[in-house]
Amino acid sequence: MASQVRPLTKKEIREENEKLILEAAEKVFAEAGFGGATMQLIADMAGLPKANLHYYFPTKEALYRQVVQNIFHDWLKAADIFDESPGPIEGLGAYIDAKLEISRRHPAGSKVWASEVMHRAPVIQDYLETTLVEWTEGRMAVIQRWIDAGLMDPIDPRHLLYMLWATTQHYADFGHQIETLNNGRPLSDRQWRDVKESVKTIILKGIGARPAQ
Amino acid sequence: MASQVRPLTKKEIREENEKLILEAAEKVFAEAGFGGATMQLIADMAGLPKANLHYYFPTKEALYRQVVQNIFHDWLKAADIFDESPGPIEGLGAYIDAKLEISRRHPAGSKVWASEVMHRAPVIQDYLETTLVEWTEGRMAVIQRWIDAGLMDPIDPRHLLYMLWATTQHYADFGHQIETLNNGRPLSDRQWRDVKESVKTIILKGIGARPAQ
DNA sequence: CCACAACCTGACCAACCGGTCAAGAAAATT
DNA sequence: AATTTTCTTGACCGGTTGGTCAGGTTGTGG
Repeated sequence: MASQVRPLTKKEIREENEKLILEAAEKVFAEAGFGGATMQLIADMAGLPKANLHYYFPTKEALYRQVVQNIFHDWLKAADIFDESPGPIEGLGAYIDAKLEISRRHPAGSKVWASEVMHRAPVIQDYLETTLVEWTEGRMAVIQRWIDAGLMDPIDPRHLLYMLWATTQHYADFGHQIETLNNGRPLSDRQWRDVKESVKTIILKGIGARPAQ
Repeated sequence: MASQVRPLTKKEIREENEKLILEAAEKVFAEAGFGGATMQLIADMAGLPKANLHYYFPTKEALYRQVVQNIFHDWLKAADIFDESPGPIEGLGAYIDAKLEISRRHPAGSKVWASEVMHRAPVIQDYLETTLVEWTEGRMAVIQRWIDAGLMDPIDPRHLLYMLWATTQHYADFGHQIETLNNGRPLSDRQWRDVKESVKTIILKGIGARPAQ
């Protein structure tokens, strides 16, 4: 009956525990905000004693910082589709799909990010000023190229990007409100398909996107 | 030199102090979140001793609740333009203008609301389930009438509303990010005009809005 | 002018929070 | 097998927080 269990290596223990802590922290930070979250709550959700959290992450802020950075990197990675597309219909369409899928699968991360930015980004301001600025300028250049090629109307790329972010992240950040307006039930598969369809339809038509040959 | 000062009536004192406290509270809750805000901070910003806050508002939660309710009522009031319009171009156009103006003039309120909803609306869930549901259904009916009258494409009114909320509130809730991407400067008058123009252009074209005669 | 009600506030307190630490358990290294 | 390094955790601590309260001040109604 007693199965032989290979003892975990130190490396495995560290990876496992850091993952447990980071996942729990993301949820708690999303639900309670940085100020409302407590290390004890995170510890309970991770199933570890509080002192153990401080062994892996020296302070609450260090833990929080790691959570926010992970989210940011996920977002950047998920936006590569953007460049490799011939025109706005494929590029923006895929980007909308990808961001809505993140909102669906990973709402806690989106909320933590929103909360951080709303509070004037005390922890990741440097990221905003460097990485985000560069990323945004790169994407704006892509959109401008589409405009110059006559593939869409001459919309200010900046405001288009903001509209994409706003619309897609809204379904995560305000998911509770949307759920309440949906008779208290989460959106079904079919409803999520409708969301993607509606958002893409309105925005692509709104910017006068034309197919590239 | 000494000007004769009429002593304030009790009623005036109460109104004045409640106003001071509510304004300070809105700012502090917006900047720090419910958990991060402290009564001492609110008291300092209002220029009153902390104990005085507890005289007017028994608990931190009661104060917070009042702040959120005020914001909610402002929003509902600001959305009356919606109904009295002959078609989507006038109605939605004015609604977008009004909501963007609120985001510009009153960003703290928008942030408090966003924070409350993100944390699963612990304080105003009942409002969501009653007032907001009714309001939303009423507005959806208006949009549906425009669709039936051939004044716009057959878009799901629900997703259109979400897109309006998302896009307009984004400029308040993520104002810090937008400011950072604007070389650290707040949007100028001219830029705000461009925002309104871009948002209205994309959305009204995106839903195929046609003028009513 | 008096009695009452409303308003004010410094001082205080129990509860809670982030973080520390010492002592031990478990794995890695030699 | 001995030694060292890494991991674990209950108990603890100083500081902060929301909230209380008693005693005072100020406007109000009779």
